[in-house]
Amino acid sequence: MRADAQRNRDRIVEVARAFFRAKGFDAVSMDEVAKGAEVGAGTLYRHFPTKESLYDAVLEAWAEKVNEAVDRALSPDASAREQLLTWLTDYAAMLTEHKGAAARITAALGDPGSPFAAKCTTYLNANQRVIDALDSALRPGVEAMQISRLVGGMAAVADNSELPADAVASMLEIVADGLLAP
Amino acid sequence: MRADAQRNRDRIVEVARAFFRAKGFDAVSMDEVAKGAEVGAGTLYRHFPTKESLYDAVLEAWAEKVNEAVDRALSPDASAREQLLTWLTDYAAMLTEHKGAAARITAALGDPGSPFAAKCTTYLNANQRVIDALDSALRPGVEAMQISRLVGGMAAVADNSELPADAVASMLEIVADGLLAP
DNA sequence: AACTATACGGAGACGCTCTCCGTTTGGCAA
DNA sequence: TTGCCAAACGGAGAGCGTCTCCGTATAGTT
Repeated sequence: MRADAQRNRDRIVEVARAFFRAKGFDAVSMDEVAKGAEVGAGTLYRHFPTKESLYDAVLEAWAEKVNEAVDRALSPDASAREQLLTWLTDYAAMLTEHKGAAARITAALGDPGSPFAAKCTTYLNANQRVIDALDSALRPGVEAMQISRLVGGMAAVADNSELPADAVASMLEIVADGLLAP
Repeated sequence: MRADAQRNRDRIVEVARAFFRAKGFDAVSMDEVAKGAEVGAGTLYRHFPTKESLYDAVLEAWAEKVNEAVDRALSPDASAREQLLTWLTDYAAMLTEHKGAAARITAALGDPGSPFAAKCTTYLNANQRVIDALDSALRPGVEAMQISRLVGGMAAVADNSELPADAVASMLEIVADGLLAP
């Protein structure tokens, strides 16, 4: 890639990240990202053929944080319930970090053709690690996809309604208790 | 209201209901509703100043079915778990009846200014009735708003990803067990 | 039959995503 | 250094969406 192209690409992602974080996916227009990054619309669209592909690039960095969060949650000192709840809380918090991300990623969970497919795999694997670690403490037959959808759904609701952390926490407790063995 | 206006209004709602049910909120344009109802765009927008207000009118009829569903679920012959699960399943099914409705109604739950505010009240009251009836069987401190958000979130996920009924059922079981007293 | 409040239709304003194509430029080879 | 051209650029505008404005038509009353 030519040096000027690389510079423009980096600036676009940087500007877009700030806008998306502040206003959410829908409220940011591609024009304003182009203006903010001081490039033409054509340049923006050559780097990112759709708005969703730009969003995907913006989310790239923090998708890597998922596995760290799993490591942190799975501390053997805590009870299974505490470990699960820590993970669900962190997971939901990460999904709501960017407005609109939770709903989009959760909707893409079953669709390999989505621009977010790589992110979905990361999330599913993380939930599978949690299931493997807590195993016998969980209700039989729980799947990574179920946890991803349950928490993704909660995160989407929290995001849409701008719920305070304690409202989210109380719903995640209900989900966690449902996930634990009877 | 003048007779011709009433006729047009009725025809608009009827046409819009068919379109929304078939294609979902986003995929239906106001222009095609106007064409379908054989009125001009101006007429459509005088009756329904925004697309959301039209959707609200379309949902009017089946919002009334909620209370019937509560009556049906609260049969004293069944266990608390069965009653709760029946209600959650019916509730989720009603929310997914129109594509896009679950996410919209759930997002409006805390917002009195939303065009869907009346529907939200109906839903919250229904969940309150269930809480009152099952009371001691439920985990202490459960609120109607929490159930509405939990099930609304699940219904939105199911709607977005077009999940089969059994995938929804298994998630609702997890939620139901979390809602029951430990 | 005449009158007027009410309702109608559709052109078009405005904003959005995305495309097309003439112009410019970075990086390399002579 | 100079010349070349593939690569990258910019921005006008196509196409589609919601919603508005205003001149025209008509229902219902007198």
